[in-house]
Amino acid sequence: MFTLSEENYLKAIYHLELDTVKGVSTNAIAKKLETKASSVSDMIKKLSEKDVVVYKKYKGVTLTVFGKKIAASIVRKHRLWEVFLVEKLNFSWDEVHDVAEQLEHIKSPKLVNQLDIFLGFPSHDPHGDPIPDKDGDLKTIEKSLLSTLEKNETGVCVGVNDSSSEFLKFLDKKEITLGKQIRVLEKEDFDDSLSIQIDGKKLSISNKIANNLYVQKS
Amino acid sequence: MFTLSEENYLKAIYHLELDTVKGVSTNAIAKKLETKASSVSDMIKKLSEKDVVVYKKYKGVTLTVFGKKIAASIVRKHRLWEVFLVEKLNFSWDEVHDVAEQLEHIKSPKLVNQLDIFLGFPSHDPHGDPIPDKDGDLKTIEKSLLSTLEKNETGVCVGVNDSSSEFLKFLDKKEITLGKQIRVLEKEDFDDSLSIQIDGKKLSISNKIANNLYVQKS
DNA sequence: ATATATTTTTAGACAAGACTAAAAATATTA
DNA sequence: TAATATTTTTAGTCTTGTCTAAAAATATAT
Repeated sequence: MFTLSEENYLKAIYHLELDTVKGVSTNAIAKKLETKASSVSDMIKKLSEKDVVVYKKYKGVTLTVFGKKIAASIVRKHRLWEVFLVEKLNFSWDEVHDVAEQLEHIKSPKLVNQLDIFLGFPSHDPHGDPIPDKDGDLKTIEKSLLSTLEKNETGVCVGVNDSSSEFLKFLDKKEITLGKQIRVLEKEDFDDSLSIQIDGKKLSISNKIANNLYVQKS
Repeated sequence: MFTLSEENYLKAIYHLELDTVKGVSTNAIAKKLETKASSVSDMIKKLSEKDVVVYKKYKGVTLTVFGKKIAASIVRKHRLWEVFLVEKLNFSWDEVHDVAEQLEHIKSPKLVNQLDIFLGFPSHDPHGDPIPDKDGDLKTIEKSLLSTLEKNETGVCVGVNDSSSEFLKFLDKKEITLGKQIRVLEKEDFDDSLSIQIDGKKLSISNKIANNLYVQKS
């Protein structure tokens, strides 16, 4: 069994591993968890004794197969709870993160299983992130940043890169939601801003926005 | 804000206060929480500094109005989650306690509120225990132990005194569920066992069972 | 009322998980 | 390659919540 703290470390490493080919650095973990490198060093030692990470001093950290399974199960729970909050309890997608961050640590295999059934086996959370299955595997869909679309290309909005409350609220205001189709009408070389068509309306989008919105090209 | 441990102490004191007129003893808390009296002594000191309990050395402990509010909100969450597990996730009433014990510590006023709405503002949990309202108040119904009914009296099954998995499973096996009507056909002086009628069938019930089943006299 | 038993508190220790400051290892740059 | 910068680890401290053992207070019994 793993403590709250251990689970949070595993989750952090899991997420960081997605972006790096090599091992995850102590500093990167510290930054992600808003803690100190020395604390990370301590914890990594414990985790490697529990055989969930492989650890070579000064060389960064990798999850073992076992560790990855644990981490994926936490991410699975997090995302299932997010779906629950949005679909059943009328939370909006910018309100779910902190609560899911707590709920993900509830230990009960039956609970996760029944929740999955109750929600109809969702494949993605409200932000478009894939939900790992019971074995920790996730089927990722082919998605591209909106900023990579060429002029006149179209795509369906399928996820966000930045899931901060601020960004999500901004999307709400502009009525940009997952599932909607977006067509790039114009790309400005000057500031890399986009002119897009969504819901039949024309909208101007900064590069920062386009860099945080995923679409599935169509 | 209160820690997990503090919340568990508050809840324990809350429950113990229901049975005692005077302050709750250190030993009673230790027993309930399966910890040592010395640990309780330490924690009580912290809690009284936080103004949730009143504490006089060697004299037992009482919740303050504030403390009672906190405790009631935890009990409220516990019982709402139990309803959720049974009604929505197909848990049986003997499986919910341990999970609810974890879920009760999730901190999110919106979550509790929405859950309450989602469940249709239930007044009692699956074991017949009342769910405190937002202010921590609970409307208790007039209930009596089945063992206190006289011959030929009838009542509706409304709760259990012992909510251990063993007892609940026993009731399941005998098809004794909340809401069913029970009539006392016979009382045996010899061993205080009862002969009752339920679902039109005759059933023999030991005193131990009758002492752990609440009915509302009718 | 005095002796005995029980309850409660205090004192001191420990583990988990975090921190600061300093040392050691690795990376980078001239 | 030597000098400097960065990253990582170690050493020692702190807090929370627990424990054991012993002391102090209260309760009970003769």
